[in-house]
Amino acid sequence: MENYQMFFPCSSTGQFSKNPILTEMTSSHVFNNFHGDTSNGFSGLIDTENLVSKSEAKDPLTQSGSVVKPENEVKPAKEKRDNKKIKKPRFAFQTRSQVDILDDGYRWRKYGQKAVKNNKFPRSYYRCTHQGCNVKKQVQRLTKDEGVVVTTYEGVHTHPIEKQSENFEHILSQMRIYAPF
DNA sequence: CGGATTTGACCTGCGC
DNA sequence: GCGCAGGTCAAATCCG
Repeated sequence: MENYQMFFPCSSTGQFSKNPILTEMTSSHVFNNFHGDTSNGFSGLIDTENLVSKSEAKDPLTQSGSVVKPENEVKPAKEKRDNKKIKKPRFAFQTRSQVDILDDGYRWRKYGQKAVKNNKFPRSYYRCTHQGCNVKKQVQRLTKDEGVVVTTYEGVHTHPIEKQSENFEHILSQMRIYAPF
């Protein structure tokens, strides 16, 4: 539980408190609009640990509403190569977007793409290019709704945001967060 | 020419 | 133990 935080994991380290965008996110756009409203762009925030525990209960594709489908987060057991079994903060959210790549102000390098079962769209894997920053993210479009992009972040940025993005601010303005607990 | 992307191979965990 | 699916690597390729 301690490894999973709401949205950007800024609370545990305080590293992002100096970041205007993230500060705004946590103080206004995000947590004051704590609903699962899918009507306006941002569709949901998912604690992926809860998501895993729920995923065994029902077929992912039968779910409706703003809850992210569990195929987005199948098993939390892939952090082997760098660190044994230390779970990193990980969270996912949905956005309604025509583009897969949400410009969140960080620089990402794509390192993989995989076809995912039960989904006609591939999942893309990105790593933060900042030296020493090991944050990863996955981006996937839903088969059920092509307009919905699911982004899963993993890890905590060890550096300030590199550039502020109008696009990202626009995304933030449309955010709605879904709490699964 | 250097950095980013693509893409097939490889590795690992899990369910049967 | 085997097969499948997800995740990562790394060589080739692309692009500014």
